[in-house]
Amino acid sequence: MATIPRAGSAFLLAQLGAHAAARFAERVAELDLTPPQTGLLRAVATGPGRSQQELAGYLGMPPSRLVALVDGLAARGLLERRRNPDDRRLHALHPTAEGERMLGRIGEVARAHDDELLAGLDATERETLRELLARVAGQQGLTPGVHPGYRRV
Amino acid sequence: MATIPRAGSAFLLAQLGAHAAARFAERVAELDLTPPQTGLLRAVATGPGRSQQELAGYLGMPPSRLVALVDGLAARGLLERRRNPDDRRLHALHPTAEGERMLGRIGEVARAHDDELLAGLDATERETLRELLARVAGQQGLTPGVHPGYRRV
DNA sequence: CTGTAATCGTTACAAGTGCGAACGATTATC
DNA sequence: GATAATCGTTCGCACTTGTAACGATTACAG
Repeated sequence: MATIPRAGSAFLLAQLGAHAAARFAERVAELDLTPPQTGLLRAVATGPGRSQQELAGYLGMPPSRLVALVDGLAARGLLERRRNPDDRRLHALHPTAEGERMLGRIGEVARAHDDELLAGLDATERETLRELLARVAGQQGLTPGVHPGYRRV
Repeated sequence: MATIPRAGSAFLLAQLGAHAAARFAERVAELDLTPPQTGLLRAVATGPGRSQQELAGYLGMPPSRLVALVDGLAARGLLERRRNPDDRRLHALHPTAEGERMLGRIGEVARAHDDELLAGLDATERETLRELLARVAGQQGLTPGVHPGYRRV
């Protein structure tokens, strides 16, 4: 029988990442949101006024996909399309007051999610893990706050 | 403007996990394999002789999905269905010699993948990260070697 | 022993989803 | 002032996946 190598750190990362994403999806589902929606809302609040194409490129998804996301959030009054008077082709996206309140609740959910996920580590270990992960993410060229999986729900 | 909280460790994990999974998928694509196929091949080699239903439950996917995976690997001679003489309903799955050679190459790919992903850390830091990740995975009840995302390609 | 219920693997079907290409509206270019 | 380019949107297509039925085989009940 061939040797079965023990799982490497990359596999552990992929495994834990999928687990964390699934649990987070469950949590935000109670706010009637999907993870891509939370990512978009957050991106809009981080840099208000950007056009949909800018955001699509930033989030790494096709513009046609973004339309449906914006439709859903706009219909719920969490963000709004403002027609740019200088260039009336563009729709500048802005969060509403309701959207910012929702973002606050998302933040609470994210904190609770973090706590649950890292329940097995003490404060020092959590900080160590966080610092190592941030270093790896930076070295791999990942954009902070942008989840590659936003391309697929 | 509302406060935009910095991304927590859970988000970093999800982000890095998706990145690692995507890069791994690219790498094994050069062996004409998908990640679920490598997971199945590995599971078969780890515990040969198991039935398809056992494996489906173990990997967390519906049996109908496993059929297509087994078909693909069996057609390429990487594993084989052996009819159990005691219970001829069951198909015991076994890796072929070719399958075990392939598993060796997958191991090499996985090692290279690990090295690339952790290029920003030295040996000590890698070991620390690995130990922390393993602790979290264990505490979260994840089955070693089983990727939750196997359910979706 | 016999007929019924349960199990295994497989297949067929249906639903959902995301991407790429065309489209109308608007603007830049020459 | 005419043409090309850009933005947001929509449409159609292809793909994938889970549920439910199906045949084959086995366990069980009477």
